[in-house]
Amino acid sequence: MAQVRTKKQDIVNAALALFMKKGIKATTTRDIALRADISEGTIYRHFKSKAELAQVVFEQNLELFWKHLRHYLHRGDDPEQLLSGYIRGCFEFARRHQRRYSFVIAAHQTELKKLSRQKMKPMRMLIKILMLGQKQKFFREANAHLAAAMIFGMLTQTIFYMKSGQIAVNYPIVIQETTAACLRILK
Amino acid sequence: MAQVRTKKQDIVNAALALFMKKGIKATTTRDIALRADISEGTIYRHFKSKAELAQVVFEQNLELFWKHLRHYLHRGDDPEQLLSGYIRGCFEFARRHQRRYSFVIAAHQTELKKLSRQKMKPMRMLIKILMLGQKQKFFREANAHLAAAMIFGMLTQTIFYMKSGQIAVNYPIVIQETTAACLRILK
Amino acid sequence: MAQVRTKKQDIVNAALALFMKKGIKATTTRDIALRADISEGTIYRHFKSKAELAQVVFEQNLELFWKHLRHYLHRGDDPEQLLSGYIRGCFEFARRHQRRYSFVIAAHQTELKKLSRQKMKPMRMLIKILMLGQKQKFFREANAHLAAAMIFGMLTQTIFYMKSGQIAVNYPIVIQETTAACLRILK
Amino acid sequence: MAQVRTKKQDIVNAALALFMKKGIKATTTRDIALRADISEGTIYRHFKSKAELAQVVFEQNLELFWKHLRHYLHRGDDPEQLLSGYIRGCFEFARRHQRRYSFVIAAHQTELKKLSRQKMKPMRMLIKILMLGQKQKFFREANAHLAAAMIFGMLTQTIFYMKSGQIAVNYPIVIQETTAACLRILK
DNA sequence: CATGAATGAGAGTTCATTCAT
DNA sequence: GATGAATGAACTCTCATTCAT
Repeated sequence: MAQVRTKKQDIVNAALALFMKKGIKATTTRDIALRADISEGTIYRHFKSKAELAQVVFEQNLELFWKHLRHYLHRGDDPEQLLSGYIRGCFEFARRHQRRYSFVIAAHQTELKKLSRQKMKPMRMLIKILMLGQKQKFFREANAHLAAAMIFGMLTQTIFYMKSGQIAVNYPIVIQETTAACLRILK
Repeated sequence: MAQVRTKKQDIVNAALALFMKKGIKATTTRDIALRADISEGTIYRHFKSKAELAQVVFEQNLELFWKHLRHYLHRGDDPEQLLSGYIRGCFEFARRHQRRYSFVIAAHQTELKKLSRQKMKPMRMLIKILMLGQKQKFFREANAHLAAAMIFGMLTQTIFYMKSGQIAVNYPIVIQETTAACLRILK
Repeated sequence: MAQVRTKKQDIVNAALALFMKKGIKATTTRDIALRADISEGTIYRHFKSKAELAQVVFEQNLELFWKHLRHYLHRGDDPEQLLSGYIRGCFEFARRHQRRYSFVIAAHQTELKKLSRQKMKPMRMLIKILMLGQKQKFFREANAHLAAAMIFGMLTQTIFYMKSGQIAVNYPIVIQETTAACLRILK
Repeated sequence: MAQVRTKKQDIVNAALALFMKKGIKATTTRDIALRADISEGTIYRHFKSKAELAQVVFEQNLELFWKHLRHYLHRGDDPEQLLSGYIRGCFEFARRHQRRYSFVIAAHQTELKKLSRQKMKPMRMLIKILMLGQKQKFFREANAHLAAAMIFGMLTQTIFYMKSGQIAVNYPIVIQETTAACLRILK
């Protein structure tokens, strides 16, 4: 997680924080420059436009999420273990990188809709896991895309409501419950 | 659903369509006026500000969603039937009022965050259904808020991916599958 | 002072009150309509434009000031008495018709500058009194316009500061002091 | 009086000229930008709002008036000389800085009423001079605030009518006459 | 005569982007 | 590379005026 501290990275970090708090549109280049402690013009040395910056912020954090997630999948290739790791990975990432996670999910569904669709690796990975499980007869036959959507929705919505303080349970229990729920759906 | 066609409603309709396509922030009052075929000034005869307009659009559509949903819940008070009706209601509404549904869900999670939380009746209704089911021993004991979040997430995400054409199955089957999945989680 | 209460007069009265409080420019036709309890359109049945309305408000109140003032001048044609009556008349008018007085004076010096100059009868009357006094050797020779400006300034500024609460003396004494001061200048 | 010519000062100068000609409300930011030969946006790089600009214009010119005035008061502390210097200072400033003077006086009495009252140093200075004179028995006892208002009114009104061409006398004589008039009032 | 919804020109303000230094 | 003043297009919102009813 140790990041090189360059001006470019300062900008990306500042932008992430602000995009999350106020949304991309509502964040001004001035805001970003102030927070990154650089001048507005400098942003344009490193990025063609604000849109490109948003794109980079998104991709960088998606990449991070993705790396994080893969780490949780290395522990065996039993589909059930993979799924369990996947879920735990999502929750852990959300817990440890609140803003990054929220931005990846929120931007995916709204402001960066068009740009992000085909790059949403975590969703594709989930589909793969489900398909593998079906092939190995661990999971029953069903439309894998549909099932993946369900599970992904369960995860994001659960995390969303936990974040906004509307679900008062602790992480281990939520992870356990969610995993159990997923398996019940799939088996 | 026959609506009175007044200038005010024209504005609300135009705003809804545009808010959905581009988001609230990215939609200009000029856009709205052009689409509603009125002058910009007229918007301000009917609404104090663009923000108020957005609020009205949100509430009006939430109300519609809510009325629609209640209609599906009148068929008995068996929790299983209620849940099944709830899910069917969500899908049907999403199918028949694409834009309205998407706006209510999307705005809820992003641009109108603060304003809409406590008004999110559909979510609260789901929680009630689950609690009722638990009391009547139809559903097993569990944190109802957590379970509601899971189910709500399943529904919205599934609809989201169906809409964006990434899940190619027809409505009846999706509804059936989703209902089954929910029951598996809850029982 | 009994006024015919017609819609037209309602409008003029409402306009006067608002022009005084906020200035002509800052008062909207909507404000006026609301206060006069008529519709905006009605203003335009009685006046060609807001500017014309302001003009009428000004002239009407100037006329009132003027009538009031003349009443104080009927008590003899001794220049000293005339001047004394003039001063008393100004103060009394300012006391009894606060808003009307302030509007006439303020509008004269600012917003209606061009239109009001040649109609400022009270100023012209003052000049006449001074000239008369000089002819009759009651007042010493001096540029009557200059003296009139001095006296008029003394009066308006004194009233202005009394109104804004910065001079805490009562009317009789101020009138007496001001009259004495004027005579000292003129004799 | 040589001023640094920066864009900021260009804006202030343009604003002053226009505020004087048309009043603050009636002057648009577009007007100002055109006259200062800058873009409208630039105004907002230097001032938070048009209101702040007006405030700065006012204070800057009041300060100038004030400095100018003090210069005329350094020549002794005999109250009569002080008063004489004060009057001469006002007239000289009004002659040499027509627009600045008019704006300070006009804005003080109308558009900036609330903001400017407590900052009106020249008026407070006049009161001090009068009080000093009374203490030293040069001037007779009287309400100093009232006397100051009279004198200030005499000055401003006289200048106002000279400016608008209605008093055709030359400066030295007017100054002399006004000073004499003041002393007659005070002694 | 009266209404008030509608207009549209134009107000103040914001902000992504540029460019001389 | 870095700066930040300057830009100007586009934004939200206001308001005097009009006109069908």
